[in-house]
Amino acid sequence: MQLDGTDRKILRELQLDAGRSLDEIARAVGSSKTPVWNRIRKMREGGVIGPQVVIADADKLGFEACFFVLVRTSEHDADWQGRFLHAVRSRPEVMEAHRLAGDIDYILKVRVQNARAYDVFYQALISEVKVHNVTALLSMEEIKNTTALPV
Amino acid sequence: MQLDGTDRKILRELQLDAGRSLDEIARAVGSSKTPVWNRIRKMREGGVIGPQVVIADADKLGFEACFFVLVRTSEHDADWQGRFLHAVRSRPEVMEAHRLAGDIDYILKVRVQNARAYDVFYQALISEVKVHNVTALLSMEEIKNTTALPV
DNA sequence: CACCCAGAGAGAACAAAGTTCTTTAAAACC
DNA sequence: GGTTTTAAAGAACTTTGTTCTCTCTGGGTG
Repeated sequence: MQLDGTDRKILRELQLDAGRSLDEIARAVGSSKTPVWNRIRKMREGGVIGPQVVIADADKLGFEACFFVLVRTSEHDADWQGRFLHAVRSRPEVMEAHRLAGDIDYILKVRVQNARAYDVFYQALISEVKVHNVTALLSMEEIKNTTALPV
Repeated sequence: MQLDGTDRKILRELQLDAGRSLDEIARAVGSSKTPVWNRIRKMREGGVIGPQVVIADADKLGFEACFFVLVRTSEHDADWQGRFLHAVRSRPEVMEAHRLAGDIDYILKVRVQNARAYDVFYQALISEVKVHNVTALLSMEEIKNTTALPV
């Protein structure tokens, strides 16, 4: 699906704050309700616009520790990979997981209450799937965190 | 601010899909409009609930490359740090940035159209701030990516 | 032990959205 | 140059968000 300048403007607004009324967004992009609504509907149907969510405050909820976990494995068969995927997807403290190119096989972003909670997660993970080498990078400060793509 | 079980249920629902009506959410958590609305308002005021946004589809928008960038620096003075922060915050392709404990100083998550666009970003970054060592981890597959905290 | 008061939930009433429809204008294509 | 298609604007309609009032429950007090 092809987007024009107005679509991009709308998308930018919705990525920043989707809580406003159609009228406000229409004014922000220099249009009126109906065309904006139709464009949003089309972007929804086209899958360009995904879910609409609220962002909760991690600190206020007591998730004060954030780790980036670099995982190396010696086993690259489909069975192992399947079990690793399942483990990662079923654990709610794993916010993000990527399979990588290069000597590090996976990176995880894990949000937990504290270092102890990370260790509980780590022990559970390595007992569920065998990994060759794990390095945890502890975040001291979240400098930036956005869900908005630069459209 | 203290949350009870109902607050957590509401928060879970809103983290999954904030696009539904109050009636639907009230039904999902086993309550009615008014109390749900009051609880949401309180969580907003308390900062537990942050912005409400739409999640755009990176692939559909042509952001097909995702890098995790590990940065080491030899300069740790306030001036350098300030310039690095500014560089990172002002670049829209940087989705996430953390200051780390340990021998790696920073990790960035960068979303770009392709490898060439990453190189443009990389060149611009190292010309703006001096860094000692940079390692880029290329994501082959996004296994998981959620904004929902396990409340 | 009865009474009163504070807090929270349910449902009705009201205001403000979202959604659809119709008309109009503009642009693209014969 | 006329015709068809596309999109925008504004009005009409429907759904939802927001407020209000009433009721119930639980806790403290005379």
